[in-house]
Amino acid sequence: QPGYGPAPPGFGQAPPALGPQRFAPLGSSLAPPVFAPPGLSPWLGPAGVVPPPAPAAAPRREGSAAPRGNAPPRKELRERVVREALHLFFQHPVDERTENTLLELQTRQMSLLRSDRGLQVFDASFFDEVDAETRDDLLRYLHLCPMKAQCVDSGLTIEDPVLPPLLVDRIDEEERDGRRVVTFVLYDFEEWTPELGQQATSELAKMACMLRQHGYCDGPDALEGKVVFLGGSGRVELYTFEPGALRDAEERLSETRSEILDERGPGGVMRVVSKADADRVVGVLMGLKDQGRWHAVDTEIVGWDPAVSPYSAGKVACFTVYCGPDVDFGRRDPSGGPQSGVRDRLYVETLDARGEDNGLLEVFREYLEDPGIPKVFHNYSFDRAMFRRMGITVGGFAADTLHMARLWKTDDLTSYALGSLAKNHLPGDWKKQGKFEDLRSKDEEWTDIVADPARRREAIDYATFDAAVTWKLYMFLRGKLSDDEWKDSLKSSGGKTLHDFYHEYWRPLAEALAQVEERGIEVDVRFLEGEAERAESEVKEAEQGFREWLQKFYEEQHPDDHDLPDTARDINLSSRLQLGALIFGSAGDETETGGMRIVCLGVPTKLTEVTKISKQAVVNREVLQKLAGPNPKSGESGCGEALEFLGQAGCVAMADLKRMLDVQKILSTFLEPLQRHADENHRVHSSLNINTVSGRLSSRNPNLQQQPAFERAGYHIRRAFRSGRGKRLIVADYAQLELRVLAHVSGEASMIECLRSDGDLHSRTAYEMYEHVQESVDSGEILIECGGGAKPTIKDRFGEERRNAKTVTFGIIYGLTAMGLSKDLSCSKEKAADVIERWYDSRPAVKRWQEELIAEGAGRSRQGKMPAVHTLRGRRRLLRDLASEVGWKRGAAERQAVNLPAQGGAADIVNEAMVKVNSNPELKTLGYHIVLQVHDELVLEGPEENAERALAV
DNA sequence: GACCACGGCCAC
DNA sequence: AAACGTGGCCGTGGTC
Repeated sequence: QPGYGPAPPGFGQAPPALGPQRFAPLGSSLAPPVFAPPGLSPWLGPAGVVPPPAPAAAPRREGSAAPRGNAPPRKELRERVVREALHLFFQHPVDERTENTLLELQTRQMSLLRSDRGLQVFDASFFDEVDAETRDDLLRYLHLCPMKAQCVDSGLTIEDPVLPPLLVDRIDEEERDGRRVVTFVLYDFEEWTPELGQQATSELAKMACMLRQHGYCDGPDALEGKVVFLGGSGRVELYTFEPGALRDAEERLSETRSEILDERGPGGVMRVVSKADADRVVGVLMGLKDQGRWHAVDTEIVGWDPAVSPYSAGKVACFTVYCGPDVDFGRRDPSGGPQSGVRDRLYVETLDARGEDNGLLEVFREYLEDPGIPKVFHNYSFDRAMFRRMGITVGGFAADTLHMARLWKTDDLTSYALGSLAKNHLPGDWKKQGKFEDLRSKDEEWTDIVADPARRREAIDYATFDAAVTWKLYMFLRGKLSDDEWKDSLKSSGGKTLHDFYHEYWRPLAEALAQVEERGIEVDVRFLEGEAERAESEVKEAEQGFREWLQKFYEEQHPDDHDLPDTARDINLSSRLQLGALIFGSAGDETETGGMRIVCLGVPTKLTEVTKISKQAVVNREVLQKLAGPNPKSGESGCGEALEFLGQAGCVAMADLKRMLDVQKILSTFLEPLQRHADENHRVHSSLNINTVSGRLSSRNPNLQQQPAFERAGYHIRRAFRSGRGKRLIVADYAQLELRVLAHVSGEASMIECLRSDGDLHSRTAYEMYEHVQESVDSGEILIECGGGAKPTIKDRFGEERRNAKTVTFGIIYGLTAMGLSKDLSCSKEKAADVIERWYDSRPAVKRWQEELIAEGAGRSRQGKMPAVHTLRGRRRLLRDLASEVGWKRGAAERQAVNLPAQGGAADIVNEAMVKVNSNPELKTLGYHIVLQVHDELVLEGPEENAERALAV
């Protein structure tokens, strides 16, 4: 395990006994790692008598094969072997119930192995009989016997069944050639395989080890042996040992032991609630400096609302630290009592009962701010923000396990939450994080729970577990990333790994992102208020217009029906379901839709389509626009397809409906959230995350990367973004970044040439795609692009061709197909296919590159590797489906594959630029800082008077 | 009441 | 079953 420290000091001590002293003698055989002789094993001594400690070779019975007078019966002997082994596996005495269950389990397994060689399925009822804890123990047991076990629905499935380790039917002893030979006779199998035999050998060798450990043999030689198959009976007998077998067995055991160590979760908790404790613990922490030790830090927060920025609200209620299993923050109890275990988890309460700063955080300032102490977080930017609110600037940020997990696997993980990562990737006890949420009823905060004596202990356990898991996860991910070679096509990265990539690019990026979040960007709150007001009245007006028309329409259509439901008043215009039923239901029908009685208008369904999954009538902007027409108010000529069924007034109403939906969208998605998220300085702190499969950033709370770029329904949202007083914004964006990357990776000379000369790429593409455009240009009739204004250009004369070229060029990056393009260009599939073919013909290197990329990516599966594609920087996206047998899955993966080098490559470039700009000394001097990134542009803010100079930089 | 899938739509 | 890649957010309507 990379980074695993030396054995923790507490290791090897007997844990407190569970229940009665039934297993006390066995407990003494517990811990010593590589089997230092702890004394005579009780299972060979007189029952119930604890023999005195003795050296390995020491007390032996007189070498006699004669049955011992006080020897326990065979059955008892066997059970003791089982018990010994259970101790070995569990590292603690097993209570009677679990033990019985395990014995039972063995028996059942036996019968299953006999009856079925394939997949073994336990009946669910068996597992229902035991409680959760026992079930966990069982699963753990099954895991440790090298069987792969997993719970499937109600039952338990065991894959690749192998011999369980403890299949001793009886133990025989005899005198042979003057030596005492112990024979473990295993259960009778009907069907032995070489694999099972091999497994049996190693399991028996394990037992041999145990025998030696307990002084049951003369010396090392006496217990070397092998497994033989006796005749056709399928019985196995261990009767002598071969040199070397014991050593192998010990190695195996040592592996098992380190596996057990690896699976052992964190130890005890040191709670710091007093100044004296804090001072002492800070001493311990600072003393760890320069040991190359990584500190995982986590916090619990109160008073934070996800709807606002972490820079606007919330307090650190406590923080927790974990530095490895060998760092003890506690004071050991010299008496060796139950509290003597290592306390490797640190818990520091930072608020008092009233929720005020209790002064302890201040004691830890030097530790938290020390840049020389490397600290690991899971989602650094959040914890950093919260510490900032408490006046602490975290120093020594060294890794974010959230980002490391993203770098490791961009696609495969369903969740990157700490708990999920632990559950799915960490061993043994590290998975077992309790859910803090379960302790909490709604509206309760951390401080409420720790104030409750009944829940305090558990809550603190969970909180400190998070830091411990972060530490463990860091070790795990460091190992994984270090196993992955990093091939950077832009510079030599020989011998380097993705772990190096992380520290070279993403770690500094994370720091930059955190700073950008903290700065935020200013919005004009008064402007937003005004616009919101305008939008609200517009929505109201449009809605009223629509409802009034609807009412009138009903009155005309059903003049005598006075029992009609009041659809015009009650229908929810935000409900696509209800709108679909209203507009496209058969005329005059009444339906109960979305809990609303709706009288349908009877517009033919052929004027729309059905949604992909729920198969409902599509009611979106496009459909409403078609129904309404371009300008229904001007008269019938301006009306759309609804005219025939709803009349001119109906078309106006459809336009009203569309307008209402459009403005409502602007209001609820942009105008209101921007106001809500603005802090008291009118700044919006969006969270910038490395949270995509492509390596792009994403923005949340609010998403500042999706603010409308152009006027929408009469609203200019981006006008709300502005610089602070006396400052300016500088927007630096890359021109055609993704296309440049595509040109580079594909080596398409014509694209490279055009982009280099800053020509109009789409006009040139049109020129190369269409012969008639070529002729017009070559004959001197028109120009490719503007060059003085004397002649018309392609853009002027062949607008459609240029538009096609542009659409395809962008589509190509996304793996466009003829079907998709035909929708985009509203043309036939054949026409679209033709356009695409022309594009590829004029850019042959791109086609070649795409094919090679896919072939190479998929080809990895032939070398036993997961199909994958890479960016120029050598960042990777695994694409399992690139080698799929299923056509549409493979197709999707292929589109993702061709997209990644362009989109992900561009993202790498901008990310790198962010780090450089963020640390640029000149810009720092000029006071210019990044306040936002929108995929291919950086927005900076700084003093007005330095704008020109900053721009030059 | 919390959570989720869905449709729809904003960005690049 | 899908047909153009990467995201986030909103409201509805369903389930738990």
